[in-house]
Amino acid sequence: MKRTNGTTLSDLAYESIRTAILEGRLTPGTPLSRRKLADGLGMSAVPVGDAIARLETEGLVESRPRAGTRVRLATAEEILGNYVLREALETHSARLFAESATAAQRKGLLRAAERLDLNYNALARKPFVAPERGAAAERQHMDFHMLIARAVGVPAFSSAVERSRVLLFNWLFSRVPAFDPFPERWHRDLAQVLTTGTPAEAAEAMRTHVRFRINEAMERSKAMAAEPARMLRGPQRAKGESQRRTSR
Amino acid sequence: MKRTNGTTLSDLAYESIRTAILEGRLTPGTPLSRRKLADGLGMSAVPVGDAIARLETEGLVESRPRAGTRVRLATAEEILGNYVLREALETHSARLFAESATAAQRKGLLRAAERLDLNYNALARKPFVAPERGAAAERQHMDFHMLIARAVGVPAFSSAVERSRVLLFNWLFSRVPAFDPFPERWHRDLAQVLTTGTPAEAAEAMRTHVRFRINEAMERSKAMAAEPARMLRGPQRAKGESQRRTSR
DNA sequence: GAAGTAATACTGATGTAACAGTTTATCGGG
DNA sequence: CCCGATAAACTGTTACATCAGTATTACTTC
Repeated sequence: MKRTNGTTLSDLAYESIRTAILEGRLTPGTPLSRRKLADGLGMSAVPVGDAIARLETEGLVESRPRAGTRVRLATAEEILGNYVLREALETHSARLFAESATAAQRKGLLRAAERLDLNYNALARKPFVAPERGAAAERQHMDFHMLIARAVGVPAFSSAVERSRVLLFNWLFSRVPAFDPFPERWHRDLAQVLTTGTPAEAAEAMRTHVRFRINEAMERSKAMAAEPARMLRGPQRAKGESQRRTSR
Repeated sequence: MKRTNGTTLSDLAYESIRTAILEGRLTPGTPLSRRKLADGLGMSAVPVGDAIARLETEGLVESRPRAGTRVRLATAEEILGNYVLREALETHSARLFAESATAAQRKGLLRAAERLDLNYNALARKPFVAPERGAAAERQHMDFHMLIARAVGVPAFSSAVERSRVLLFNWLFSRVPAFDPFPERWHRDLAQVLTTGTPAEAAEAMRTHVRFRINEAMERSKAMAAEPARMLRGPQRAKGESQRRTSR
């Protein structure tokens, strides 16, 4: 969508920082210095700044004009809003998939659902999931949904779905110490409806799927409001406020 | 959406160039030189380059690595794809509006529909519409739909709707010498269903509305394929046609 | 010891300049 | 007159240096 031909240093920096965030190597709250990143990547600060500007429009980082840049974790409102957006995009995606996906695409979806469920079930048995394992699982989950979105055959559509999932992606894997319970055949059932059901049935199944974690997200939102995470604290007034808050 | 606090020169350049394109002052095909723009805006080329990078991700301009930048007109495929995306977003938008819009929002929508239809009907009687008039009408049209999208109350959602409309916006006003026929009470009827109908009825009405111009766009796509506009032609067929002038 | 204040070391933003390609104009030969 | 090669002008990209603002630290004062 953005650059088919030559890869510039800006693109390289963008991809590098972005995957570092999405793989959990740069956790929310981590300060990002243009110069440090530029040194690490062997380039100047200008392309890094360009990359950071792009990441900022995606909501992955937050940059205050002369104060600094840090990896951002979406607010609870954003996450809830993203569920609304996802419901619009993905129910339509499911409807179109049921209408017009090829046999190969349906088969691929069923296989991906099987792999995904097996992985999720394995993780659900563990009491604690390391961030990189959680990130990998969420990546697999995202791939599953992207498989459906890409079958539509419209680049703008699939990239919109991807964009709507990035913030959620970061949120889920970085704040889930253990996986909450979910249906044993969660995605396999969904894939079954999408490949054999009517378009209306597919849309409804996807709507249920998307809404599945909303309550969970709302619960977590309340928990965060009561006890804000340390990593999210901004650098400003860190002195006076931190003493009082930690004593609580 | 992106920068609440301080406005940098990059933001200024971005807004300036973007509105110039969306108002028709910079027509598709116009070459954009970073230096010329920087001189005109009284700044250096760096923030202009930053702004152009952002416009490129939106699809409004096209920049080849060392060859130049020009205002872009979306391809027919993109426009058709955007209709798919819009159908997903705006039918959901209409459903939510019918479900939970306030009385004031419903009233405002009815009023906006009336103004919009009156303006369209006035333009439809003219044999030729100047680009700036067409751009103004499309802006009004966009405002109408954004009124619905914003009522959802989710910034990510309304900004997705806006993004999905930008390319279409450019396309419509810059390539329509005269307005094609459309229902006399086009938006008034739609607003009526959205304010008084059930959510399902609202969604269906919006689906019909969004699909209204698809056939027209497909017709135009064929016409373009047969006789490509001069302004759209790149400086060279830089893709695989370089066999002739591979000066070595 | 605590609170306030000045100094310092960071940060991002931007201008300047140089570099490496691409396009276009020019010129010479058929 | 047309074609092809060469050179000039232009383009985006990037590095470096500098500026202005912020956050942190050290210091002073009560």
